Amino acid sequence: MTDTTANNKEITPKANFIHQLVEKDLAEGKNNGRVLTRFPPEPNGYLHIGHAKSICLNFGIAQKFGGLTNLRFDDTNPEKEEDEYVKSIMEDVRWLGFDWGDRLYYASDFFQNLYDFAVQLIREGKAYVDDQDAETISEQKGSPTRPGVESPFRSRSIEENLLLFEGMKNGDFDEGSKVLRAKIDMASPNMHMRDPILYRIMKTPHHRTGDKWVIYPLYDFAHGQCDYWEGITHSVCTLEFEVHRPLYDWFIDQLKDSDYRPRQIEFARLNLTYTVMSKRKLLELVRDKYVSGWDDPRMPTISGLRRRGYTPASIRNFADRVGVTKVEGTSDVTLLEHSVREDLNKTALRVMGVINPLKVVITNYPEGQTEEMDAINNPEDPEAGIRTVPFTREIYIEQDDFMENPPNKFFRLSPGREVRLRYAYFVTCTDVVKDDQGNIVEVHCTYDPASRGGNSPDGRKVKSTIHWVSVPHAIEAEVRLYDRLFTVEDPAGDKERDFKEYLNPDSLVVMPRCFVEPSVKDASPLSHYQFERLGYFNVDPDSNPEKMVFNRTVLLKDAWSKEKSKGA
RNA sequence: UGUCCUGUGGUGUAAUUGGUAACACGUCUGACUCUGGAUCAGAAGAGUUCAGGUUCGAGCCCUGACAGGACAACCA
Repeated sequence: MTDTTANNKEITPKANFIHQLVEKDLAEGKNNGRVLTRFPPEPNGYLHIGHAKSICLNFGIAQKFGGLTNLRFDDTNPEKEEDEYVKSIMEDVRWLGFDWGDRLYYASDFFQNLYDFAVQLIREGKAYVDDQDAETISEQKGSPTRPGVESPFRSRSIEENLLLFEGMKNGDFDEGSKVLRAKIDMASPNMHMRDPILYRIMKTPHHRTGDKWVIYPLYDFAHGQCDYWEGITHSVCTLEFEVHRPLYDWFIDQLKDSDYRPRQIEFARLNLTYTVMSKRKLLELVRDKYVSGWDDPRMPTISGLRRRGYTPASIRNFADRVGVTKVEGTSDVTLLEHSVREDLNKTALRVMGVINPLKVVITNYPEGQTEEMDAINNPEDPEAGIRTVPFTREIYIEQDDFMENPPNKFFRLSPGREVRLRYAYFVTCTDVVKDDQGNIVEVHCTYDPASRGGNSPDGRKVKSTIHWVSVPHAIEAEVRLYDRLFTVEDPAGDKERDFKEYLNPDSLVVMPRCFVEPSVKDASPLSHYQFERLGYFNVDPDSNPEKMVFNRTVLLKDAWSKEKSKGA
């Protein structure tokens, strides 16, 4: 994996309420000063920016308090989980800059332990096999405001339960015909305590255990115990699991043989404007081809952001900036965008590229002559050095940088106006060439030979500097202009309408004929550039020597476009 | 008519645990500039959901409202 980001310096995460709780535990001498967190994804999809927040949080806590972090795959549902996802998740966590060392776990590593624990619960009269179907069980569960009723199978004998559960394990029963349930309290105000299902029969091969098991534990029966067996001290998860905590505590109460127990702490998941974050919706976008894949640069997935040109540091900084609380809110994408700009501004090489080419002929410049102009690679980083850019009589400039009838505050090229060609010469527009339809096809200028390098010895000023690419030296490239995937801040917020109705039709605009200066010729995939005055771009993996492809990561802040929209 | 959680500038967070609301993003000025970028300087913007109470003093504590969210998969 290639990443050219130099800015990988450690950031000290901003203290948040979880840090404070950990600090307090440490001060009280809990867990003998040990801190072990974990990142527990289900391998049923690609990781997104919300997971990045969790990853940074969990690894960040461990780093801050001298602890470690486990990577654990919660793979208790073989119908949804795939190895492809396991691979992508590991790749993404590493790319973000975190390392779980040899602490790689799977919930499926604990299938036997879980089974044994279930048998223990049966022996203690705390679990039973229920023969009812899903619908019946669901009805009997009641509702948040109505207590449930007990299953007629609730009082089976321990012996019978043991026998039946073993039968379930041995594949003697059909899928859906039996489940194992905990015997807790059908009248509990907490729905999760109403005899939750522990095991279901599923004759689906598992990505790791194959067909060894035909019964699988449910997440609720697996997660807390895995934490326990791994020795997790602080089990950080999102808010929706808050109501599950009493159940997890109940399981650990049945299991523990010391004072140790993992402490679960919940925080608010990340929401971002102009995108969706649920795996189900992201999967839908991928499956129904609204995007090119999980790593489509418009996706909020980590792989999508990577392909878009985001850097690990920018995502880590973003995660730190949004903070960690229990308040459910929505963060502004502009904060994410600010984080990449901030990082790329310091690290990306500057280069000139023209996206909407307009040909300019410098009529008093010698035909056939080429000059090599010195250009600074990164004004923010002197170490990046300089390069030369070829200059000739015919160049491309940006269509937006020329207006025949400019409004008041337009500083760029227009008839009679002089501007600077960056690192080259002052030029003055003398003529506009149009086709039969009246479209501008070419602009003629004259240059001031004394202004070589970009300054005139007489000290006269120009209002603007524009970028350019020499026609004979230009590398033709495809540039993919990405914008927000959705047109509204909260596409999933409207219950009446499908979120896909808010898809932004202009989220991808492909510019097939752009021109870039020759220095980028051998750029490797994913390397970052700033196209001066336009934005940050990176080389797409689709790029090849015959046809380079760039993705626009994010625009530069643009005072002119703001000025324009004011007038509108 | 339940249980649990949460309410601080536009957004995201902070407030040394009771001491007179801070930071970042965004917005708006201005300076500087061979990127209308970056940088620098400055400004506006909340009196902390509301109402009571305790206190010399409350965003922090208490009471009660109100608002938002989570919970009724053999999903995680």
